[in-house]
Amino acid sequence: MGKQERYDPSQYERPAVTVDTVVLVLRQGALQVLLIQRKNWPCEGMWAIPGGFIKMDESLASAARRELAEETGLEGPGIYLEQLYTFGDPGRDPRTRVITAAYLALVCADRIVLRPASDAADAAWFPAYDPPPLAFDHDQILSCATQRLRHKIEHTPAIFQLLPETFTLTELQEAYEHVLRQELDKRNFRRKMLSSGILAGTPRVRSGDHRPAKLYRFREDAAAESRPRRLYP
Amino acid sequence: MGKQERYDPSQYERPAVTVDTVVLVLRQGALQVLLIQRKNWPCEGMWAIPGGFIKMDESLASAARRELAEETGLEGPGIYLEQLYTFGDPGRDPRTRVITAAYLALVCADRIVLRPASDAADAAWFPAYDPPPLAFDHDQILSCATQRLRHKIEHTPAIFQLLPETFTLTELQEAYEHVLRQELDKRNFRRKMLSSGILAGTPRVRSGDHRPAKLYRFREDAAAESRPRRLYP
DNA sequence: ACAAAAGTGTTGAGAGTACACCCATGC
DNA sequence: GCATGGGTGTACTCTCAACACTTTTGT
Repeated sequence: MGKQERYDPSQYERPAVTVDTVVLVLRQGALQVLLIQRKNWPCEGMWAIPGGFIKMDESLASAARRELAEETGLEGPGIYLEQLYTFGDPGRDPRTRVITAAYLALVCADRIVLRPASDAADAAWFPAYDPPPLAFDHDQILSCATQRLRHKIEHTPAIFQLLPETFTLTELQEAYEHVLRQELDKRNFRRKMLSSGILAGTPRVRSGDHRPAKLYRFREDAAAESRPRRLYP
Repeated sequence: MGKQERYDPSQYERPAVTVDTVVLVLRQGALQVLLIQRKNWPCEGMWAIPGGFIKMDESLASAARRELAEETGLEGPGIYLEQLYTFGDPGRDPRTRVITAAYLALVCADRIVLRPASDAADAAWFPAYDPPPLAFDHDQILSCATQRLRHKIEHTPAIFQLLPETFTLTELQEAYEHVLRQELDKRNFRRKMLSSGILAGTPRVRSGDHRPAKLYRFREDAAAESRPRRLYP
């Protein structure tokens, strides 16, 4: 803020500021998004991204966590959160000028218990790549979130935010495939992942219906080793 | 915005919203940033990123362009602008709660005429990687901008926003070197750039003190050819 | 025994990196 | 003719992409 005139709060009409959080998880073999059903005008009955008005003494990220806890029961420091984009076109909300800072949250589906009917609002999961019609400009916000996630997992170890503590290589590969919507070669995938050094083996195996699979953990300490492969120059 | 309660505007105290724009150019063999000197409390006399309060009927990007024109004389559709990040910690401005949407502008130095003493504010260029002490949290905003620019030029043809219509390969290489703060190999650089297909030769040459250099243009149509080289998976 | 998922290697092509000299012009 | 920046090619290494069969378990 570098404006030079004397500051007079009454001189400016202030827009409302909200924080909306796109929560993405892997569930039922798909990337899914958490939505809540609106109970009031406008967009009554439509599904919307959870969020709400910011308070004067909290940061944007705190507001995102508070609203998430209030509206969906999701809470705790284990929830990965990052700022996504700020949407502020006049007219995006018919009630008043609303500027919303959108956040992206990545969670492992295993850790989630949706508080039933919290806030008297229904919260439910939907396919992130095939959502129902959304309120306001929330379809734009969701697209922005899935696009960010795709870019992120290609350049950072963000995929592990969507997985449990331990996982098999097949689960890891399927996680990438569901987010990228693209099949990957099993042998190339395993070789690249194992040689990258970001995985640590565990003594445990997952016994299922068939041959048991070795379990791996994400090595947080090895994440910094990532040397970028750039397109230019 | 998905809050479920009835909306009552008076129920919420609203923060002030500003838009600040980090303008970066290549000048004098360095990446430079446009700053204005504050004339009022707080941070009187310090240098700051240009910006100001948003109006109720303009989009965030429009506000960025308007403030830039008002404060520095920079205007026109030729100015590349993108949203950077939104800073909203309580206390970042001692006067009141201010949430600022920061934008990044990339301009070619050749096209710039700073309106002298516009708005009674001094505007001047400073090295982006060695700025003077900045007002508020503007050092954070500037770091965010230079970091975004570095990432951007490695994965997109953003560098051309900082260059004139035509340029020599040496000028292009120096542009990369000044932003990345890293020397590049001349032969490898030229081979990669020419084989990427994003450059078109022109019949013109730049005659200087010595052997004339061939001039190139950026092929906007070829920008989409970029296939990403990803780190994962 | 069979069904189902886990696990495993090689080869060819393309891209990245390192590196040193001749060329065209202005003075 | 010399100083200055413009322009050029090769060899090695590494990573990527394509591709099919054997192994281990549960039933």
